[in-house]
Amino acid sequence: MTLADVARRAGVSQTTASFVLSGRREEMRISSQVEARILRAVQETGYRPNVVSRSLRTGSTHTIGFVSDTVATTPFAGHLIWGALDAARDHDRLLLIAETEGDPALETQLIETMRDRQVEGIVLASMYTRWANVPRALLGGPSVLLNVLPSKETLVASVIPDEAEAGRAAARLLLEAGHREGIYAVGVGVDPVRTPKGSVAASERLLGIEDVLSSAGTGLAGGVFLDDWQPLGGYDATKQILAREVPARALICFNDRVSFGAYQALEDAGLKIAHDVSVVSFDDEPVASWLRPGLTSVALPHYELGRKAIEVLLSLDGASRPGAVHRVEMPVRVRESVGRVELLAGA
Amino acid sequence: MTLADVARRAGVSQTTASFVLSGRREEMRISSQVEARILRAVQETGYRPNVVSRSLRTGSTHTIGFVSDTVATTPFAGHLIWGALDAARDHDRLLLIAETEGDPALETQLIETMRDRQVEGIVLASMYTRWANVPRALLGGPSVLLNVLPSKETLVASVIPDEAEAGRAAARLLLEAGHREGIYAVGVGVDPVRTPKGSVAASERLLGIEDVLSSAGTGLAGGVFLDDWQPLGGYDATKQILAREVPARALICFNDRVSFGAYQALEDAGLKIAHDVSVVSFDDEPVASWLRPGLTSVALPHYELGRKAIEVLLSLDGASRPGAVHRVEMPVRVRESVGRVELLAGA
DNA sequence: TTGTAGGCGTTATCAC
DNA sequence: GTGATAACGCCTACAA
Repeated sequence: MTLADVARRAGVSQTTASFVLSGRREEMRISSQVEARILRAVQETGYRPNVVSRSLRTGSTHTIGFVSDTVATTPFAGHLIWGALDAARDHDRLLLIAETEGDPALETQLIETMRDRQVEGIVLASMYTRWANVPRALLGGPSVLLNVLPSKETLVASVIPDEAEAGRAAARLLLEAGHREGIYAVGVGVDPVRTPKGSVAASERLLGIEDVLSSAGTGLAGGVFLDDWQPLGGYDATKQILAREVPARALICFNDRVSFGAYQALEDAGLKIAHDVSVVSFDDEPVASWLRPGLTSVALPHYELGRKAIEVLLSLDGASRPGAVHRVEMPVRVRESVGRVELLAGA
Repeated sequence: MTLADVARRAGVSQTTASFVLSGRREEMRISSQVEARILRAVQETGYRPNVVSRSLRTGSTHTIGFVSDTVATTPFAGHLIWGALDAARDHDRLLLIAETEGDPALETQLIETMRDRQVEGIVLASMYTRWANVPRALLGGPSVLLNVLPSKETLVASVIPDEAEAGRAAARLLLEAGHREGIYAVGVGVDPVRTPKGSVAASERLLGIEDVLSSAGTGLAGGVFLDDWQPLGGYDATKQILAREVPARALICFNDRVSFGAYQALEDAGLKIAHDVSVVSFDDEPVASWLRPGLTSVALPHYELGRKAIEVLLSLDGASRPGAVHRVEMPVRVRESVGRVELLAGA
């Protein structure tokens, strides 16, 4: 069933049918009788336009490529896709998705495959915020980095969470509750600083934290480096911190999984969270709300990041500066894991 | 940069260039000198084929549509996409993805949009296994239901987890540990049976459980219906169960979040998991391994489900019966939450 | 062994 | 107001 069939059935030329179907009847001054005939033919035949053909002709596929390292491995990273999908739909686009599984050769190949399919642009996404070189293949057309910070100067725009500000927010939360002493970092080392390799979150969060604490005339009492931010590591690290000289009064856990382990260690030690020790965290995975007391966490705005990436991509011709880094705010989710110091046991 | 440009540059006809680039040189007996000239022209110009045009000509887009209700809301449902993506790549296909957000009108519209784009087939996915009517729009071409069980007889194939067998596996786990009495269901009501609306998991798991238990001459001591399988509900339900006449010796929690709440309630009651009360669960989300003791859970094989859907779709012309329901095994992940009865306190 | 030409289904220019 | 006709870039039957 093609447009030609419809035109024939309506007894008009293909051109006329095309104009009517693209809503340019008035403009082309086509009679409403003719329009009606055409619309009826469409109804009767169930005609649907062939978008491939249209794309060939118009040169626009209304499709955006979304290439990520691993969509699924990180649980809520799927929200990145969600946001991108929603924003794409708002602009009447569909997303072509592929995964590189961290393989640079595959990455290049997929980017090229997508360009071959004439996508309007490509979002190259990482599931956790990291530094990376911009693959050459990406330069072949419009593109945006999502959750990736270019290691070198580049013309490609990027969208990342504002990790430094998140660190500041976390530190402020503690200061406002009266914390000054015994604040420990769980996940990154302090003095000397040691962070998981390539992790923007680790270093920028730490920067933000130290910024605020030092402005307030205090600082971290210490920190434990963890290669991998999982519950077991958080558990061990917390145990270790509890054995330090300066008693722990507050823990800044670098993600919610680490916090999960920290909760276990604190409970094992007979310490009451928010009462004996405050905990603030990052990411705001669902588990943060499952814990008791509820874990106060600075959220990764996955959905918003995904949206933003599409929006930046689609307005690349317009306002936004070429190599701009767009930082998306990380909202604080206050729950019950931070206690006021004057109420804390032993204050 | 088109094939015509390449041919011109190599001093051959477009046909010759086309044959060489599609690897049919031998077949067409084209001289290697000519081949070399063409390949060099490709190199020099950086020519890449326009896949839109190729698709128009060949009628095949090598693209599969993946339409889901909500990709991202459920955390590990992203693995569905992952599996689908991998299987698609194995067959040299790309996925065009969209979300309906549960809106039937949008669903129809998206399915049609995908067909307009000449996708080879459509996977209609739900993020949790449920019954649903097959939308009419889906019948317009090849399609597979993923995590959706058609309410009525249909020609559309479906891929779902084998929930009944999972229920049997969970019950067997308890029987093998010597459990007979005080086995409670957390998440569904028993006598009268009451399950969350539309949830295949709830009813089929329960069926499997009761099948195995009754074959062993025993049965569930009771169950608490929960509308929504979240930790808080699991907590309350477990509290309630602990107050029942028949003492709880084993809990079958209908997902890991419910188990999470159950753990909290058991701990509150001073009961030791695996020692005083066994717990088995379903889904195997990451939290199952974070809990202490580790939670034994029957896993939802998201990745495999996604793969299977694509495989069924791509071989739809071949073996598989039209309306077939493909059930994917749910593997048991044994951890430490089930204790042997002879070792249980008070046995 | 290589080249010519037609067509996939649209859109869009230009006559009538 | 409407209708031929030519592209878009590629594939392929057929001719040479």
